[in-house]
Amino acid sequence: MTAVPGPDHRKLPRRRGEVLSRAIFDAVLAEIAESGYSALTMDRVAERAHASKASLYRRWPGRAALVLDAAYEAMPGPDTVPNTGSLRLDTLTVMRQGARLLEGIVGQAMRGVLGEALQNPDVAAEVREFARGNASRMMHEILANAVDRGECDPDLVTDFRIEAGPALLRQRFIFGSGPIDDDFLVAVVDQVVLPLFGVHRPQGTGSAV
Amino acid sequence: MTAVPGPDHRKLPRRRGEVLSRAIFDAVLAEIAESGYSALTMDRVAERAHASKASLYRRWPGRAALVLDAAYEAMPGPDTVPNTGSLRLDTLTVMRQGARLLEGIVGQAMRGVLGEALQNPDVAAEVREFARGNASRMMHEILANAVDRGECDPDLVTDFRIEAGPALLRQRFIFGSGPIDDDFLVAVVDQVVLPLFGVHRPQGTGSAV
DNA sequence: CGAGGTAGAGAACTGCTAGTTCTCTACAAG
DNA sequence: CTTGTAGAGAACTAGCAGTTCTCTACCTCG
Repeated sequence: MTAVPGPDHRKLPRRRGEVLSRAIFDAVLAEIAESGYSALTMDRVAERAHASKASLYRRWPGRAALVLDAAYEAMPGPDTVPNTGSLRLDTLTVMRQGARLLEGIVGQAMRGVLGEALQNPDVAAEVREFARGNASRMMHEILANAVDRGECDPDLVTDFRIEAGPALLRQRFIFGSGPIDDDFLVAVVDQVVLPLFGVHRPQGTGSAV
Repeated sequence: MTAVPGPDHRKLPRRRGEVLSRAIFDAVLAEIAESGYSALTMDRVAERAHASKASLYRRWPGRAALVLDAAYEAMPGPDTVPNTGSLRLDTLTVMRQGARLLEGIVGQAMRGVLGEALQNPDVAAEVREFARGNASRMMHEILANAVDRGECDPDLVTDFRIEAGPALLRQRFIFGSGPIDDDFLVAVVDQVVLPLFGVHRPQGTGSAV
């Protein structure tokens, strides 16, 4: 309406499709890394990415979906499932990978999105659609290997037992404050996960690692 | 500024202190029960309680603190810890109490507050200040009784093992969608909690009770 | 190569909510 | 009766989500 084209930066080379999306993801992650999830606004992302808000909303229905995609983008590829020949070490490795992921930017993004999911059922559905138990899949595979080795009775492998370790880790992530230290992970594995699968003492190695 | 006193309802009997606070809590809970946490605004609470927003902000620093207090108010008194003579039944009882609590208004309030806590460290601190592991305390007591009865080896009673059951319940609450059915609770108790404390099969009663 | 459609940049705008502040007034205490 | 405290109600500020508008670059198709 008000006729004020003025300097008009709209003549710069203009990005499209993939390239633009990537730039927007980068802006989201940078904002989160710099100021945290709660300071992340669509305006700031748009400005930082030198994109228009309309471009954002053409691609994602809202903030949660955007951040969810950005987090997914930032995730390392499907981690190769460890297979060291020891259930204990395999489990510990998965837990450590998970903890490292949660402590990074992806974790911060997840925290924020989860926060919204708790308040908004639509977002919750988006998240569920998405978080198809990555950790659980890896645990399943590890357990299958342990059964093959004869290290674990197959009757003990149930979804609830498999979830116990990851659930403790997530609870720590959600309710705890400081960083997740390794002692925690070791304790969860030795006191909860292994006993649940019939392995009552650290066997191969005598100490941590 | 604008001189429009008009009808002015400000002559009604005016509540103070305790009475007013209680009325505000009631309004908060009613709003949550009726429209959910996300539709809860300070304006609506104030209007519903026939209180002024200033009165709200004089008492609580923000929405989260208000809802947290209201939820605390609505909580049933410290549940008497069950002592049935069977670890299985005691545990199941605690889990059922917890599940029932989470499915009510208090649960909805918690969900909302937790959602904010995940996005705002200050709120997170308020919540931690507050949620001094109620479930854990009950579980501790139950386990102590089981040890006294000789049903459980005292060496097995550690914080991590104690947290396993509650953690699975909370995870279900946070990530799951529908109601928490009893089969879930029974499975958690029989497949996770009891094995962790050395009780490998349902003993007293044969079925779910 | 030129026309037309698609989509991006940037800005203005709407609507809602948190939180603040102002005025007026009830109520309690001295 | 005087005075201080606090509640009621409303106006106001500021910030953000989401929408819409204009202008224009770039791609595609004829």
